[in-house]
Amino acid sequence: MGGPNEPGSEPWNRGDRGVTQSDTNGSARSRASMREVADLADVAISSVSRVLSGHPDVSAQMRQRVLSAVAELDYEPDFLAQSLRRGQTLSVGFVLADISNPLMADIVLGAEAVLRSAGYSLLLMNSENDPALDATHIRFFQSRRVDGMILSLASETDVATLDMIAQVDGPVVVIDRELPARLRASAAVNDHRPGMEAAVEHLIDLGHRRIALITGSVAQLPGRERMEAMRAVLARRPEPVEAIYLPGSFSTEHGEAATRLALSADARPTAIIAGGNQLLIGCLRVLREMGLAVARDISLVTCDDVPLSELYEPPIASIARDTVGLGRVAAELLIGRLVGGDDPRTEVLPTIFTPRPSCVPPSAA
Amino acid sequence: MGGPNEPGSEPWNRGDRGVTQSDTNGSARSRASMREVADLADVAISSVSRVLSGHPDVSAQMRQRVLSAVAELDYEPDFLAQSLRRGQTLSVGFVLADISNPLMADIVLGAEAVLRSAGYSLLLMNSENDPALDATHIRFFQSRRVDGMILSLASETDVATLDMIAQVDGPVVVIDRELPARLRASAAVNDHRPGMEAAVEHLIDLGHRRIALITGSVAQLPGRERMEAMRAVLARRPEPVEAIYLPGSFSTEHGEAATRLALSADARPTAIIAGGNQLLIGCLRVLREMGLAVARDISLVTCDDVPLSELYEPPIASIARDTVGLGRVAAELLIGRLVGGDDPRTEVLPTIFTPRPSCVPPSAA
DNA sequence: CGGTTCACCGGAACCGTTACTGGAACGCCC
DNA sequence: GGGCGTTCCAGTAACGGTTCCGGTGAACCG
Repeated sequence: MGGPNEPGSEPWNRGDRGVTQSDTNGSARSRASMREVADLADVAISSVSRVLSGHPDVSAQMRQRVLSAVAELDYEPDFLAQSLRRGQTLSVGFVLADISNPLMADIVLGAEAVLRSAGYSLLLMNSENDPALDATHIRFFQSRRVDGMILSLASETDVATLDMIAQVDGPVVVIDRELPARLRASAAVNDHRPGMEAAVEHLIDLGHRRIALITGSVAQLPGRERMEAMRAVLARRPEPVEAIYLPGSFSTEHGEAATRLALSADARPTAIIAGGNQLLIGCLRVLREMGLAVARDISLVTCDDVPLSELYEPPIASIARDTVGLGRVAAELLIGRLVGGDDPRTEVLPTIFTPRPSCVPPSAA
Repeated sequence: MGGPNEPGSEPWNRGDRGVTQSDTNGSARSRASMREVADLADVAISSVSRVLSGHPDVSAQMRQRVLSAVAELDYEPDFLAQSLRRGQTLSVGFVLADISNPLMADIVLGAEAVLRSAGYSLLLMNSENDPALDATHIRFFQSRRVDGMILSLASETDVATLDMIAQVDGPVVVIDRELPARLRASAAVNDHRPGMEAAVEHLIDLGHRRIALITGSVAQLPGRERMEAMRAVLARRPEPVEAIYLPGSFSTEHGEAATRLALSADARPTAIIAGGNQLLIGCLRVLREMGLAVARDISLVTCDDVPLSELYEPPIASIARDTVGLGRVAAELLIGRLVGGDDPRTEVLPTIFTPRPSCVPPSAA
């Protein structure tokens, strides 16, 4: 798997020189190199380089000649050659589980903007929630010589992945994950506790005494912290509240399965907290299928605001965070280490609970 | 803008040797090159290359020695140097308007999977719906020597962008856009007409006689085709149907503004077709704000299925398409030209209309 | 007028690979 | 034993840049 393997493509049995680009294109004098610029301007190649990189040792006349040759040939430097020579690629690798998750997409959005304005570009790779792919991608980025990496790992505990990270020689930033300090990774994380605590308090205040928490993997920070936060609230509240913890994966399937499970119990929960937008989707599907209406029949809280939670009828209370900001902060942490020489650091962003009409007092006790 | 410009970073006034990577890391013998492998195995550097690239001119003994040296040094080839030498980077540039749009995200998802399994990786750049940025990014990818590009352009008519595309020397694939044939670009497009026609027919059949179409820019294929499709239906149907065309941009803001405009008219439309998920969001916001309920007060159709359209109460009829498939097809077109030497080609994918309870006969005539 | 400084420029050594060229060693055949 | 064909390997020139080093000419100074 992987690798373009059309037979007969090996250079040693392909005849001679591999055709660079079939001359379908009329103009096609492919591209000018520094050599040609130097020839045209009748100066040394090193002088061209100096002019273009803003080195002080150039006379006004020289600059003039070179620049006009550059303009005439429409020359632009080869990033590859520069990277090879300078030892930096001005690119960062981003490993994420699933770009089609709006959460991730927003993070990428924020990160890309920051990186771009700092002159870096983004190399993207999906790991489909598979820790093995995480490791593969990290290794791949490594051989691509990216200057740094941003990781949204499928698992915080996968040994192969951690080993791989340890071997990375550029700075690494993880998003919403917690890694052993020896790996010297920076982290942009959310503190999921305040939001979750507020949500649980709110539900208890409304009178709920049996609450289900559907969440993702406990091998990831958000899942763990959310469960901890709920436990913490239950521990300090005097009311006898029963909690139903339903960890699993961060997918619509788990959302459906967990909701079904929770609602099939003898004693149904009167409120559900869905720990993510994918889980929410699964949950809503099952509720509809069972003919249950949000608010009227069951209270609902979701994590990570999406259009659906705002526009649903009734609007769904949410524990939100600034996802674009999260990506931005991750990129800034990386840039800081890349150009500023910063040390690894963890930046914590808040989560806030927004009550909405999806949460009401339980109907029948 | 652009370019890491921290003062004092220029090598000619930075003292002497630029520190490659501060030796914070204990093991840090940075990385082995082919040279070192050759030395360790006591063979010529060219032999190492031959072994690693599977060239036939190697004895079993030689292969053995090289491979064990490779293993011992944990060597892996430098992609950069390979790219420079071979003249291909095994990477493709992807320019898109906005990754946070689930539509785009799905397209990227599909494309990335195909590219990855063909050995290519994805370079991503947001253009924020700005044609000027499109051109900039294309130029940038060009200097990065990507092997090909996939473009989801902000405008099909922007001159600078088109000029830039003409200069690209690798294959180009556009997504859901139409370009002049001289540019020799492949295209993965949807035929938006059947879906839109079915939707309009459905609304007319239900009795609607005043229908608003909120859509994106007419400088993009989808917007144009959708309007044309609606016109075509109105032309061939005997019923006197009034159409309100509201083209603009593909944003929540335009969704809001257009909806407000449509509903403030003396003669309100009895049905709205929102041409995209962002437009739908804006539309729903205004409807809620004005106290109008979907179906009961106004019928609604949206383009591009998202969780919101499925799970909204009532579920919203949609003109859908396989977005992941669209990305996949685009990537396949590119790969075909990259390794198969295919000619530019346009691949057309369908759109289908799914009626849902958001469409009902108009209440008051 | 000789020596020193300075601004500026050309030459060349890389960065890490690949692929071509040439040649050594060996076997085979007449 | 000489000619010839194989097999396998070393050497080397690229690829397109960057940067160090040294040198040239002019200006400056005593």
